[in-house]
Amino acid sequence: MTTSEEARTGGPEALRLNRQVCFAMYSASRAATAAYRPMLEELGLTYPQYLAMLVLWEAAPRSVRELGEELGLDSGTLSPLLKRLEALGLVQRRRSAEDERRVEIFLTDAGAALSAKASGIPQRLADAAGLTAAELDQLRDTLGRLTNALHASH
Amino acid sequence: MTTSEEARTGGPEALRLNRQVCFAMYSASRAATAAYRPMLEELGLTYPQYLAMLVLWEAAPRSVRELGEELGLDSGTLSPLLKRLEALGLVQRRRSAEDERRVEIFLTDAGAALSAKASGIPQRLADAAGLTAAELDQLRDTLGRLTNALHASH
DNA sequence: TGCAATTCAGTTGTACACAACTGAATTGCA
DNA sequence: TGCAATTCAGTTGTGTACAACTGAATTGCA
Repeated sequence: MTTSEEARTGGPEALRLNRQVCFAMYSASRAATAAYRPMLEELGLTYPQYLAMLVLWEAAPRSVRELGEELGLDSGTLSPLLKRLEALGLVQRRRSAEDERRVEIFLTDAGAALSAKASGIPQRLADAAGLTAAELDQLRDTLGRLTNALHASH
Repeated sequence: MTTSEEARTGGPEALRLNRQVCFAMYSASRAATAAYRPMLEELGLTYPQYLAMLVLWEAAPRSVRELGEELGLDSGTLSPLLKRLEALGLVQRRRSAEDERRVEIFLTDAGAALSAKASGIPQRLADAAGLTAAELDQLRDTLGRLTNALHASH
């Protein structure tokens, strides 16, 4: 998207790549994933796998559905991702006894222990970001409101 | 990442998903792509294909390398994407005569004409974003500085 | 000038994303 | 209570991303 101001002009200006906020988000998101990559390589994780582990470090076990709600990902993405985390020995997948539709994701000892190795990563990313704490707080807030509005829009 | 402030605490707080600015970017970027999807479906394009067309609408022909520099994508992503745009009849790929390593991407008449159908999309997205023009401008600026800093960090 | 280094587009392999679908389990209502 | 609707995880197919690599073309320097 462009800003309201610029899009309102209606002309070809609105289609200029460098005016598009969405492209800025798309680029920033990929740049962040790239910045994480060498750090996460030390843990043997990809960025989406790291996000799933973050959720499990907060509380485990969690069902695939709960994980999907936290991350905004569906089973088409999570099922193979969790299978890879299981192959790495970080989680265990187990059918729920009370509701056999559900699959609970448990942390293994190795999975739980990995959080210690991950604890320094947020600070290293914040350092690499080159923004003040206030700017990062505001950015997170603005992005959160934007995400909510975009989800509500369709 | 979390904000510098929060990461500095060092404790498990730093690993909380809802504190992570990078997760907010990752979510917002996917939400934006999802909001574009129904609009781009009318054009028969995916979001990355739309980005490539935006660049070509600004100036064509462009080499694969130039496109890659504008979009921050490598040939591994662009080669198949451009082949699909060619299959849709929107672009033509042609070996450069002066430098046979280069492949120039030309707009076809249909590709050039498509920009008219795309002209309303930025405004529709801006409306869906629910942010003021000033907030969108600031967001774009902050994301741009963040992207530059992250690229410089490794 | 010759040839090693570089540039360029493409291919291969892995891992997301996500729409559309499947089949099993559970719910909830007539 | 029975059964249609829903929930849930998984699979399939398409399209990115990106690392690592290939081979052809071009550059630049000894």
